[in-house]
Amino acid sequence: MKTCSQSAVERGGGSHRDEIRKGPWKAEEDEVLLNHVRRYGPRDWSSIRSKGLLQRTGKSCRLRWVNKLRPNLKNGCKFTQEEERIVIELQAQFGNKWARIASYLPGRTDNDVKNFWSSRQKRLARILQTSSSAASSAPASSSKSHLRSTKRDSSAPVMNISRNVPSAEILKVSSLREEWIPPNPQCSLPELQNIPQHLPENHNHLVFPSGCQELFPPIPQAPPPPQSGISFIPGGYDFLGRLEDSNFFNAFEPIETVTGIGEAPGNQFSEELPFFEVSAGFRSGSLDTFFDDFPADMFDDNVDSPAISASPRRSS
DNA sequence: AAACGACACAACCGCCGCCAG
DNA sequence: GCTGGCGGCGGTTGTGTCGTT
Repeated sequence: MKTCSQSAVERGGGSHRDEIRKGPWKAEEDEVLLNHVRRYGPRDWSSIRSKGLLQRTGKSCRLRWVNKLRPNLKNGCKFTQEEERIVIELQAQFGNKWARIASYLPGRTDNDVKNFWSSRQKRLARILQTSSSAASSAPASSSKSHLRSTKRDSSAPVMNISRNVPSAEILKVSSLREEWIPPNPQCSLPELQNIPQHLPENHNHLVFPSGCQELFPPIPQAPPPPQSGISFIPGGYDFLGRLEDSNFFNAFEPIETVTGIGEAPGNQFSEELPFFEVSAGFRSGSLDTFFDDFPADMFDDNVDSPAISASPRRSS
């Protein structure tokens, strides 16, 4: 099915200078955008269109860079349990401040976090809805359709519908990772241990069916933490400005000199090389010239490699 | 094999704050 | 002080994929 925007794109064919192109990005457009970033840094997005380089809005260009083209992104990599835990804890802490939350997750964008949370909320809502509807309408033996598993929850949520609440087991389904993850004092991000657990005023509460609250313990109220109490450096955005420096691309050490995250003091890799991993599917053609200046193993497809973990990073 | 549902992902839209003129 | 442009952010929607029935 074609979207309206796609049809518009086809009509214009990209030939009309003042026509704004929408829809999926082509490899050529990505290349143009990367060239712009290489020359001018990740800024002046609107100039890309005003110069006639692309028929995309500045917003669209920026979004494409931030979400797809920016190096070091974990594109196509599912959230690890640790990442999920961090998101859950920080969402409880900050509310729906996805950009802020994403800044604590190297390689993740606000869009990633937002999508992850949205999916999670839908699953949770479905589970809770299933729970309440099953309990109110049928005995335990008659709600098979509600228990149908899907590709991602084949092991899943078996409702204890005789109790009108999800069983504790439901919330611990590891494959779904839907378990309630309480504030964890042993969190592997030490800095997070310092964040008082409280709900922002505008925090999006889930409204649990009666009887469920006990399974979703409220987060204790506490004064907002001083920002300075969080000592590790969020990955990503902080480095965008550095690209403005014409020498920025020359400033990197060979990867051999870089120590893996979490295994040595400094953990400099993620701080000094926040951008230079290219996403899958972006490894060929003239784009290689963009990355030729960087160590080859910097572009390792293995996004689960220690170099891009969600492990804590401290500024030394 | 087809239909359906759930999910992940990409992209757009609207609002807001900042800042230069 | 006002205004318009720009960038950042959160919400929402559209689409493709995959597993189940």
